[in-house]
This record gives sequence, structure tokens and C-alpha cells, in this order.
Amino acid sequence: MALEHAILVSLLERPGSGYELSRRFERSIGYFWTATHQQIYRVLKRMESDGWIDVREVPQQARPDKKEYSVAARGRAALSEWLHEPIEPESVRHDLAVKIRGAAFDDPSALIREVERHHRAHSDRLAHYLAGERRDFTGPDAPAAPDAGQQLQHVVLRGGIAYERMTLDWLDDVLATLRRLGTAPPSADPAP
Amino acid sequence: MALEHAILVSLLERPGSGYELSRRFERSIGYFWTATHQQIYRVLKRMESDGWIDVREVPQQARPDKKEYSVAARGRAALSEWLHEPIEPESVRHDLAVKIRGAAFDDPSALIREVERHHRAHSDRLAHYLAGERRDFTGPDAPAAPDAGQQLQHVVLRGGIAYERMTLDWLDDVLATLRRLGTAPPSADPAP
DNA sequence: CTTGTTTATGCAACGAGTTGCATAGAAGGA
DNA sequence: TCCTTCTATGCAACTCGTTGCATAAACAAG
Repeated sequence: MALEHAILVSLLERPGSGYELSRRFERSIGYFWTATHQQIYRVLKRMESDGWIDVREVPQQARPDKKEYSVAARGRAALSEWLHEPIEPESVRHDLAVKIRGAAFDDPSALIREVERHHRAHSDRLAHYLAGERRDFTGPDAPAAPDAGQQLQHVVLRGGIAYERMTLDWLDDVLATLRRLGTAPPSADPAP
Repeated sequence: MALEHAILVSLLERPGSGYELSRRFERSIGYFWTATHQQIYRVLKRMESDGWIDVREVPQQARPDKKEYSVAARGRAALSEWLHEPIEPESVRHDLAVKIRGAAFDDPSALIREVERHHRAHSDRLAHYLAGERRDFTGPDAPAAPDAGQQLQHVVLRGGIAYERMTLDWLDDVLATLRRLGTAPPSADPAP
């Protein structure tokens, strides 16, 4: 399980409340690890009772109080231990690929709109990543001499950018294939 | 949930037993959807009681009997329905990315071996995909006029190949970054 | 003849992750 | 004034997925 560790990394980069963490999981660290606020609150509670993180009640004006979490020594140790143990290269779960293979037993051209929708979503994500890269790493306001943390964040973001670009190219390939099948007569037997 | 649908697609491509399905999920359809045999047997049972699939007891010599499943009309309908409803573009879960960002708070050069291991694993996978592509689609024994099903399987496989190539390039980038940080003094504060 | 491997199926328990719902104060708009 | 949105936290129930274990027949190796 890596949600604990993702939270540790995020809290080391900057302490924050469960709510703030759930916002970060909608961007930044959320680009490669998703979590809902429910999960985050539950895990935070466990991490606190395990002594991985410390809590500080922060009264606020004009909004509800919050609990600000920060990483304790035991949490740092747990992260370090995890960093040193090997993990399995992750396997992908791509339901769109299942749909594409399934289209052989249905109408392939009916999938075109769906694939176009995915294309737009990935295109938006790419634009979003590129804007973030310009803002934090390559733009005029970016640090001239980035520290280790910034360089590592940047290389992870470059991974996200590469992923989206690859995906967009592939979706173009998928669209071309589906359109080719749409103009030719279907050879796989459709539903009886 | 898409495991049901992945199983439907696989059974439409060729009927088979739970055991055979679990083998297919180690290759082919397993390239983009993973499942253990436990999960498969449980879901098959549910699908059967829902009338999505039919069973046929097949006695075998020299090995235990098996239950061969094939897709029933209701299963075909369920697949068709699923194909026509939109799905969310999937979000990635990349624990290696969490580790890389976490390395800022540990020793970045300690991650090099781990990243190299992932590089080898993805390199093996790419070779495996390319061999499959040559065997089934681009080699001399491949069909000269592939049908819709084969063309769709091929475009999915091309996606896998593109993913592995992109990942290998990115891992090279990661390794270069980690090595650069290893030779320079660390600027993020390490564990106290 | 025992041990290990392959085919083949399954239960039980747990942990991870999702969905629906609930609460509550303050701000801002219709 | 009411309705919605934002911040902030949480419970309960459920589904999904993993891990460990168990069974059983046949074959191959030692």
C-alpha cells in the first residue's frame, strides 16, 4: 500500500490538514496517485495512532478549525524503509482497451465518440501539466537553481507529460483504426 | 467494474474455463487488465447465476475435468450496454513516482538500482509485446487481411508498445536526474 | 515411493477503495 | 430570505482485490 507513503511525501513537502491533502490529491501528487477525502481521513487517523504524524489544532477565523498534520520521526523512518524496499513494476488497468477489443463484437464506429471524448480529456490534462511546468520549472518565475526536491518533482511531471503525449498519439491511432473499420464492412460476427 | 466485461470479451474471443481465463490474464488481455484466479472464479460464478454465461462440463483424460464457459445472449447484451455508456478517463497509479518525489527526503542515489530494475522489467515487457506483434500481426505468418477483431487487438497492442517505449525513455530521464543529484551535494534536508 | 509440477477449482479472511450520507459555520448571490 | 458554495471533518455500508490455505488427479524426476 502506498497511500500512507504518498501522504508522508506530501506532508514532508508541506504540512497540512486532511482537507488540504484531499485538494492536493486533485492535482500535484494526484496526477499519479488518487484518493478521496474519506480514504485520506481514515488513513490519517491510523497514521496518527501509529505515531507517524503529529497533529496540531489550528483555530481559524471565517472558517472551521482544522487539524494540521506534520510528519513525525517515526513517519520519516517508515518512509525511508519503504523507499529502500523494492516494488513491483505496476500493471496498467485500461478499461478503454477492454472496450476497444470488445468493439469487435459490437459496432466499432459507435466507439468513436467515446474515444474522442477521452482524447479531449487527455488533451486538457496535457495543457494543464504544461502550464504547471511553465509556472514552476521552465517559466521566467521558476527558480534558476532548483533544489533536489524541485528537480525530482520536475522529472515526475515530465513523466506525466510524456504519458499524455503518448496517449494522445495512441488515441489518434485508435480513431484512425475505428474509422477505417467503419467504412469497410464488418468481418467479426455482430450480436445475433 | 470492468472485470466482468473483460471476461466477456475474452470469452467471446474464445470460450474457456476459469483456469484458462486466469492464464490469459497473465498475457494478452492481462496486459491491460489484471486479475487473480480467485477473482475470476468468484466473478464467473456471479456471471453464471446472472445468466450472462453458459457452462458446459468437459471431462478430460490425463487431467481434471473443467467447466467451459461461453457467453450467453444476456452477457452479450450486458457487454453491448457497457460499450455504449461513457467511462471516465482513467487516472494513473504510479508508486514509483511517489518514491521519486520521496527520494528528496532520503538518499536519491539509493533509488538508482530500483529504477534500473524497473527499466529492465519494462524492457522485457516491450520485447515480449514486440514478439507477440511479429507473431500475430506483422510477421510472415500473420494474416494478410486481418478482420476487425484482429485489427482492434493490434491497435491495443500498439498502445502497450507505445506505453513501454515512453516509460523506458522516462526512466532514462529519471536515472539521469538521480545521477546528477548523486554527484552534487543534496539541498533538501535529509532525515534528522 | 516420495516429492514436486501442472491442471483445475474453491473457501475464508482481510485490506483497499468507493459511494452515500451527515454535520456545521460562513460567504455570496438571487 | 433562501439557496448554493466553500471549508472542514467524519460514519456506515458496500464492492473490489489480495493472500493464504485446501483439495485433487495425473505425470515426471529422483
